[in-house]
Amino acid sequence: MTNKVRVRFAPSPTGGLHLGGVRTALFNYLFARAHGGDFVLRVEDTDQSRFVEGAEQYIMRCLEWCGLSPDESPEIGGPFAPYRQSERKDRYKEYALQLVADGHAYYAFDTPEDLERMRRDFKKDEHSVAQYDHNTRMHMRNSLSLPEAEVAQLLADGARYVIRIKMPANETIHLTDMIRGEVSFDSNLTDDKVLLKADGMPTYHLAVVVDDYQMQISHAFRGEEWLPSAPVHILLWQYLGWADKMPKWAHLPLILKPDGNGKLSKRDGERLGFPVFAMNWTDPKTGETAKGFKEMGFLPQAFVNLLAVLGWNDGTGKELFALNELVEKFSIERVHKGGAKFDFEKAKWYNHQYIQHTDNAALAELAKPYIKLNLDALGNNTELPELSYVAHVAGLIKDRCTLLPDFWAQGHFFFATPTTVDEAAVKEKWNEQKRLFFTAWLAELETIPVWDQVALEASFNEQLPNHGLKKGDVMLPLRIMLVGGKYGPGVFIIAEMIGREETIKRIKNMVG
RNA sequence: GGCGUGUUGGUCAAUCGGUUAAGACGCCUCCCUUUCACGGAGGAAUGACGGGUUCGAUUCCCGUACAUGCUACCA
Repeated sequence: MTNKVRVRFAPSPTGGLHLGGVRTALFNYLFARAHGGDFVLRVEDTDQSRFVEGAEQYIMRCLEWCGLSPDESPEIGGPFAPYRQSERKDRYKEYALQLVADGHAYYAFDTPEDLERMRRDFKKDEHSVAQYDHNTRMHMRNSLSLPEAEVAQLLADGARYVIRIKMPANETIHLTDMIRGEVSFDSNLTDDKVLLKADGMPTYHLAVVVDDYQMQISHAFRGEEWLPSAPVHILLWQYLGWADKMPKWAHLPLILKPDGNGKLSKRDGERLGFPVFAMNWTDPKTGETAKGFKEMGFLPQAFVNLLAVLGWNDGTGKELFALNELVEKFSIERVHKGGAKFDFEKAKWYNHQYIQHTDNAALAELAKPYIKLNLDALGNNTELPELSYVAHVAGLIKDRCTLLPDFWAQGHFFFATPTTVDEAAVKEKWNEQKRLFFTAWLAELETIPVWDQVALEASFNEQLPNHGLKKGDVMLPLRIMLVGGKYGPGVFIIAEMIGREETIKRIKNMVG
């Protein structure tokens, strides 16, 4: 079963789950499903200083909301447990030591000050940066530069050390990327990355290789920011003797800021007024909450769809894909090489599309919390009507709703008497003649036998000639009375739905 | 600075050497609608630049420019 497709999403629990993270998870998920493989969630928590309480749970809830639940994870376990790197700590050191024994890595005893001095002393000009590599390592304190006896003594004394990879000289390291094709690197230009930190934890570089090997990962998808360190990982796979088991790589393009340039960040969302996290994230330290797509009123299906087509398309021009269609159509080879700027307007369009394609009963369920919230805020203890009524309303207003909160903004008058009325909209054309018309119609409404939109409109029309008015003269005033503003579905259906008592009340409010 | 990667309208993008260079979002105009939307019909708007290769380049190659990522005992 060594050929089985196994992929992993390996986030670091340092905060909210970013758009790009969800997209990486999505591509992993789609690939796994399409190939009958396993999708594993591995938590990369090797940096204890960046650990954030609750982040891991939060990431799992986000994946759940998106419908991208893993087959194996810290929470549900699996045959390759544990899935938290901090809990696999002991496994990494033996490989690091093996690399040292084989001459592919070495102990380094440098202090942070030593490193700082090296970077300063060896930089060639104002703009260059010196790194720990074949040029500088013999000037540092490590098991390559120090006498053997001194190294042994240092180790025996329990000196703090890290283990660094010894990058070979004059080698070209080749990588075949599923998205980018052949990519190559000069071994002289990449530094001797730390593999095992002084606290005994592995760095990403060691951990990702050991874990991908042990978890039998067949395909590794990650962000483009990892490409420069790929040669280190490839060398590790070779040095550890696992070259034939190395996963196929794919480096995903970045998601960029909508304006200007650069990688999309949490700050951009705040600045431009849209979320960058899947769900609300509250930083446990600062207490600050960053908005999530979920809470802003996105449907998870829409969110997943828009992420899928950010950097990928099926070549036909089709834009709307349900998750199962994505599983069927998605191919990693069609993923773009270049980064894409995130367009929130387009994101909203997707949500609008999904709202249109969701049936009214389901929409009613989705809109309910938002309606309830606003009703409660009004404080006049108005009960939320039964679901069938909400569903009816949803059907009437869904085409003007882009985000879930719009169901209140566009339909509040179905649930409560408008609190603000745009009187200015009718004021200058208002006159006694119109007032008399409404007073007369009001009398009709008291006794009209059938209360439905057809009967109401007929009665309204009949009244017109008696007052020398045209329908257009009084339609807008009626709308303002019932709705409060110049928007919403047909006025007579609104009257039908809110009922006789409420309709009469709202007209009286304005006619007196 | 070095290295890697990338570059089709404002944005997302199709094109696997030959097209009037699709489509979508957004924008504009008109129609529909006695409101607002939805919907419909139109419109403006694109191959960074310079060299090659070729009968023919958006497409292949090289260079330049620009962008972006990395250059941590972070991932």
